[in-house]
Amino acid sequence: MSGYVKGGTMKDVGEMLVRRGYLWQSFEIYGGMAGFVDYGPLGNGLRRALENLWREYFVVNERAVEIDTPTIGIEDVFIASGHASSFTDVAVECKKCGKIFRADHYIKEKLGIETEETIDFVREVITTYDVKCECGGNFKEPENFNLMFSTTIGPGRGKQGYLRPETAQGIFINFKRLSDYFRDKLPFGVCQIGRAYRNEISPRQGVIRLREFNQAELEYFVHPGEKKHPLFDNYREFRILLVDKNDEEHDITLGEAVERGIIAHELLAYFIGKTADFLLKAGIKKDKMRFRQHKDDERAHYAVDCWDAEAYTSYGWIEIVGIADRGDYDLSKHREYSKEDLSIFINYDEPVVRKVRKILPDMSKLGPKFRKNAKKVAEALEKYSGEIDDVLTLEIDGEKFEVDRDLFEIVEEEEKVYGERVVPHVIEPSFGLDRITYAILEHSFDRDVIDGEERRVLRLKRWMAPVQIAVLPLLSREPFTGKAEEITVMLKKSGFFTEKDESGSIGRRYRRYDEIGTPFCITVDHQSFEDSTVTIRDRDTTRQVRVKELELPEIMKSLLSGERELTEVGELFK
RNA sequence: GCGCGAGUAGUCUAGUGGUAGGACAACGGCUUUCCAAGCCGUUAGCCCGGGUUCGAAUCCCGGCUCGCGCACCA
Repeated sequence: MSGYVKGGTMKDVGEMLVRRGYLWQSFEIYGGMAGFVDYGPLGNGLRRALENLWREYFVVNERAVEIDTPTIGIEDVFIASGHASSFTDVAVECKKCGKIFRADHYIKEKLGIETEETIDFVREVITTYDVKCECGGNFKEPENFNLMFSTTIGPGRGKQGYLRPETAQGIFINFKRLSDYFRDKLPFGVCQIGRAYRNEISPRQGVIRLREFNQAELEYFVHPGEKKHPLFDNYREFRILLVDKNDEEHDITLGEAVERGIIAHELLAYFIGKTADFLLKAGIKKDKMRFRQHKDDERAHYAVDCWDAEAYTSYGWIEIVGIADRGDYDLSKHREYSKEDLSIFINYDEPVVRKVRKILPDMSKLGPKFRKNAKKVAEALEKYSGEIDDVLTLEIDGEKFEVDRDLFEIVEEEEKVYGERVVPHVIEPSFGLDRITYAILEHSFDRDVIDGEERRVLRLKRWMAPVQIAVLPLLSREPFTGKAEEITVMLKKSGFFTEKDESGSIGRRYRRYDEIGTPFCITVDHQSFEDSTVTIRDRDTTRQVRVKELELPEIMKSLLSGERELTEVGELFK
């Protein structure tokens, strides 16, 4: 049934992920469907931990906010963003011979007309010019043939909509509201964590190419001339593996990479550093992580410069984060198509005073002379910026007008300019949460030998584990089980993801929790009833310390956050 | 989408035309005083649909899924 996990070196990891409830194929009982996965109880917990860590890094500790917009978008959005043309082809199918053509190519070939790639436009062209198939047959209704999932909104034929192929557009189209929210002050960031959809032709490789997937995207809006970040110093000395667009490797600090022009600017470097920091914290291994620059022919239609974070897995190097300088592409596009002014007024540090020459037309003289053309001439005069001679020759709509010097006045004025309108540029770190979750699982999967027995252990970072604590009665009977229940309730109340398990021998249960990555097991033993203590066992070392039962919440908090190590919180028991 | 290979309990696997067997896991019991012990018992399977045949896990066709290669990956 789950051929999903077979083959390759991922076999052991994949088998465990399905069996223990991390991930599995969607729609299994109906035969499955490629490109969709379900997150089981543990996988869902891990991904949620990843999302929370991401928020901490990219929202809470930046000048940034999180929003949530619909996963369905109307067609206009994607026409403006470019997805409709670069992501969608309109196809026509012949009723008679069944051939399918890409409509814009076909129309251009037959009629020489450049076609907008919308169904309405194509339908109109086909009707107007009575376009027929090469075989003489009539075409069916034009259809979208695309990598966006298509849907209709409303009853009947409805309005064309698409499932979003990225969360980013929901942010760009809200730019005015968001800019207001930030009181028109750059830089600011807006993020969205959510689902996106691409109707992949041939999804493969489990969770690596999905048709429905999870993204965390930050759109960080900046002044085009100020691609810096006040906290860049945090990462200036950060050493990192870069592969540039010429496939040259650099083991280099980010500061140096900017100085040498390998990374275009500090802001991009800042987010590369922060992304690396985040990925390591989440459990990606340093020696299996690198940043690769997109080659010139690889960049998306919107990107000015782009770096991918890649993780090495059993599938090879896979892209897990894209960090792109999208320039003003998106805002300019939406500005053009929506006719809304998506710019910000930026005040200069001090108003710039400049002398301005102004031409003031004298309408009492222009009027009689040019009559009905007087208004046009006056407007042209006001805009005129060339040399002033005795006679100015203006060309308006292909017609020439001669204007004598005495028909206007010239004044020199001082003008204070307080600032300028700017379309911000946007730097976009875009995270593929499914791929990162998977890479973490592969990087965490390990085997070692305990007392001569091989065990499988998932070395998740403590703060990422979906089950943080397992409470285990040494024996599966009272009073051990009752005490374990009491402690479990207490820990759950304190906010820890806790499970109680009294099934099977103690050793078997330790192995169970090792395999799913639970960092700490608490054991209730005989001594617990003498002095109200329990033991805490560390997943990675299998060492145990004995601590006071009542101190557990505080101790577990410091252990799980990484503030303290096991040997610092109690007396070594084993 | 094309080509090649594959699909048997939760997982791994045996089974080349005569009604599916094992291991591990899970569950119940006995046992068990800290790292996958043992014993007894239980649950649970031929990817889906069609065809050939007296009879199909097995042969044929189609679909779905998985793996590999090609194409695609804005």
